[in-house]
Amino acid sequence: MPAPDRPTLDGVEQRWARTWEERGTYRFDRTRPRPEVFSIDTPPLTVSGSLHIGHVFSFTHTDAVARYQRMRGRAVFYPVGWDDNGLPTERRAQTVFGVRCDPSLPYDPAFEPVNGSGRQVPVSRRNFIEVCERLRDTDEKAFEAVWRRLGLSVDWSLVYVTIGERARAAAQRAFLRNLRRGEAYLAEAPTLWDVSFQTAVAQAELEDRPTRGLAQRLRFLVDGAPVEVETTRPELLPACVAVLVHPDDAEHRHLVGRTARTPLFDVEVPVMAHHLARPERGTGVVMVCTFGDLTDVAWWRELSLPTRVVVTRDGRLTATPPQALGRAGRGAYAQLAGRSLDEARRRVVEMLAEAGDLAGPAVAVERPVKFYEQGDRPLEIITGRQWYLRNGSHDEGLRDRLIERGRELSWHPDRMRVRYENWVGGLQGDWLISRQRFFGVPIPVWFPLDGSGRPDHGRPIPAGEADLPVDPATAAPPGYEEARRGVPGGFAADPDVMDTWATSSLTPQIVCGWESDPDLWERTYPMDLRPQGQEIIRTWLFSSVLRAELELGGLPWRNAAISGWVLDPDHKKMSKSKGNVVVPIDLFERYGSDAVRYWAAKGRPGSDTTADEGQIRVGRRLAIKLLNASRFVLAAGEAGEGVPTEAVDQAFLTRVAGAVAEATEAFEDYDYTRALEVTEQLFWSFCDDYLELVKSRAYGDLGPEGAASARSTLRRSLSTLLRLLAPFLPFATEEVWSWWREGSIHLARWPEPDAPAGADARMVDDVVMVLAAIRRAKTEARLSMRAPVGCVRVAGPAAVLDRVRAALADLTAAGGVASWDWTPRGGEPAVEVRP
RNA sequence: GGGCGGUUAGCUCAGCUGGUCAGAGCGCCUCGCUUACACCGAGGAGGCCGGGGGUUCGAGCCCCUCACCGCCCACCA
Repeated sequence: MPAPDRPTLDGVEQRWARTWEERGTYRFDRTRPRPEVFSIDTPPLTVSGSLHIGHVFSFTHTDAVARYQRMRGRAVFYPVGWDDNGLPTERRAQTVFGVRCDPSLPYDPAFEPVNGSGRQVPVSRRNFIEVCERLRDTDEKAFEAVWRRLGLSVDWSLVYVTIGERARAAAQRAFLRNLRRGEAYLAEAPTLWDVSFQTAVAQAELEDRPTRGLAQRLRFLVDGAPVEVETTRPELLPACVAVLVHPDDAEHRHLVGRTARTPLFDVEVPVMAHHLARPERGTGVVMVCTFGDLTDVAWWRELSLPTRVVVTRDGRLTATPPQALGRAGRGAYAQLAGRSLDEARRRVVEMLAEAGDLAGPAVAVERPVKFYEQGDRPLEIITGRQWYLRNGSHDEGLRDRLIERGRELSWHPDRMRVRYENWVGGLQGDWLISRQRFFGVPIPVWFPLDGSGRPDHGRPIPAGEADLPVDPATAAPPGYEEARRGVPGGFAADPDVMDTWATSSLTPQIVCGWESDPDLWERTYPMDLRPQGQEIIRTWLFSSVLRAELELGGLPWRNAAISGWVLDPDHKKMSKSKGNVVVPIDLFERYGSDAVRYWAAKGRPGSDTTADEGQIRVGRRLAIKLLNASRFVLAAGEAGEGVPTEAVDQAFLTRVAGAVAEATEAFEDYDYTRALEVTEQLFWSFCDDYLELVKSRAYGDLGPEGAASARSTLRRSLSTLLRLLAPFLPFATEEVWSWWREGSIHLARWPEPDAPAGADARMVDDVVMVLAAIRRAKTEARLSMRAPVGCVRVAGPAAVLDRVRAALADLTAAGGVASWDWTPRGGEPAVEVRP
């Protein structure tokens, strides 16, 4: 199809997206051996949210690299996944369809969710999962449409979902292997618990939020003498099991070894020394409760303190008092039993005040409190039976290996490695992978029931690997009849599902066909690139390295590209709650996808970027300019097979070759931004300088030989420029390519830096210098660029004059120069223009 | 509390191992409807490179220190 008279970007996205799909342009060629493959482990996006500009930003970076590698001749394995597993989908199902899961209800095949508001309808687990699936299907279609519009060169036949069969099987298989090797284990331990979601959460999902509270001073008694203890959680006083001071605290260390009595509940607790007790905090004397925070857990463990539980899973005080309380204590506790934590806190303070056990007024304080990152109530710590996966926190050997893997991995940018090492070095405990939720991958395990129908958690019955994926809630374990479910001597399913990261951590295994497609596995694993956000280094990246190390003993990929944030124009991180989120589709409509991609690619690896419509406009201008310049080049006429003969043409091609070398080097280093900058600069110099200079000659005004040389150079340069820009502007470049070439530019070979022998690239600068001087003179004289000038005098070193004179015919034509005057001399070249 | 980034023209940002490194684009101003493009072209003005010390013949670039901004980690008394 020849170039149209008035090229336009309108409709290019729809047209080319369709063509690429029909022709399978980005289909992975799985006949290619591993060295010819470039495989990418893309982040499975949470489909329950909405796609925002940050996703567009980072996915464009990956796509630019993918397109570069494809043009380098690699078969690019570039699947895309949706994370539809877990809590976010459940939450959205609850709000969109107004349902709530009640596992005790029976399945209702006729149930139809209504888009709704108001009260949440309780439904069975199976109905709930069906609602989640329905929601997920529509969400995923919407996401895919955005990605196609953006022009991601993913292979859409390779889509995977984290709740899908393949992912469930892989997650369960990996878990069973972990179980067999003793890396997964069941333990009764203090657990961070979200009282809203009614589930345990892992360390990686915590975040600190500054939270206001009241610090109270409580009066304990040690041998009849009052000792003040400060706390923001007075309601946990009945759970107090010890009082601590720092061993070097001169003021308090005499108390160590003695016994304190708690106010109100009158329980005897030991006074002990521990180095984590901070003399400068509060009164320097701290009470340990089971459990107020993670420090309590550490103290409880290290000092072998007893357990005194008062908090229930729904965030209330237990109905019955702890055993340790005496008669007086029980009386006091009765006023707190069953109350919410907030109520109990207020009540216990009143009681303390009445009893005269408060040493002063409450002081308002703000301190960091741990929240589940998706939750809105502070986490509590309760004791429960949960599944854990070893992660090196208690195993120096494993930890060192994980650190070592982090060093083997190439990070882009390199400094991101520090975050990984910080995280691995700071792990507090093994990874808690069980969740008390519904829409997730079930833990593939049952427990035998004893004679009285109680499960024996010490002897889990693992599923058979051949049966995966399995839902223990509906399938019977190997060797059992379904009829024995729930009956004494029979079995019971483990009711829990896995943490969503327990599935996501296996994306390389899932997409590369681990244990299910050995041929694919051979060609794609370990993968080349893991692109992801910095905020999930501690979760996705770390857990992926861990799972691969445990199962396969090595890194799952060679490179990790960590993207930065997109900030709004006020330098705030974008978030829905701030209302500053930019919707990508809207930008695509207004500026075109290439323009948005251009803006994204200007964001350097790992650096934050501002959402700047000005930059997007520049991208649009670049795309339009490309269409117009290309039209001109192609309209100038065929070049034949001739090699450029004019010195200035050869000089420009040398410049082009230099840019190709630089862009290639940048891309090899994952620095797509530098590749774009180099290319962009070349392109504008091509349009503004070279093209203007040789225009007359290209038209044939200066004879056929010069015309052939110019046309050949124009076409060679254009071909190279288009290919250099193809990773960034896939639509505009493909459009132009289609005007004069067969096949997709995205399957064309990346250009080689081949410069003509003996050409001198400095000539371009010298000639442009003179051209610019002529233009300046015309502008200052308020003349049209086409206006003729009289005499142009050039003074400077002889070598410079020679280089300028080598393009004299072009300069004379482009500048409309009547005569020239040359003055060889040392120093900086100078140009004087006379009317 | 520890750590990692950042602070360069009004705005968004380049400036590699210290010596044309004071740059680009946007915006602004002026000029120009030139047969690729007015969704354009040409030209111009704009900065004591966050502050303060130091090293050096020479420092946006190295060292120290302070101040802001962003983020990560941290045991919430």
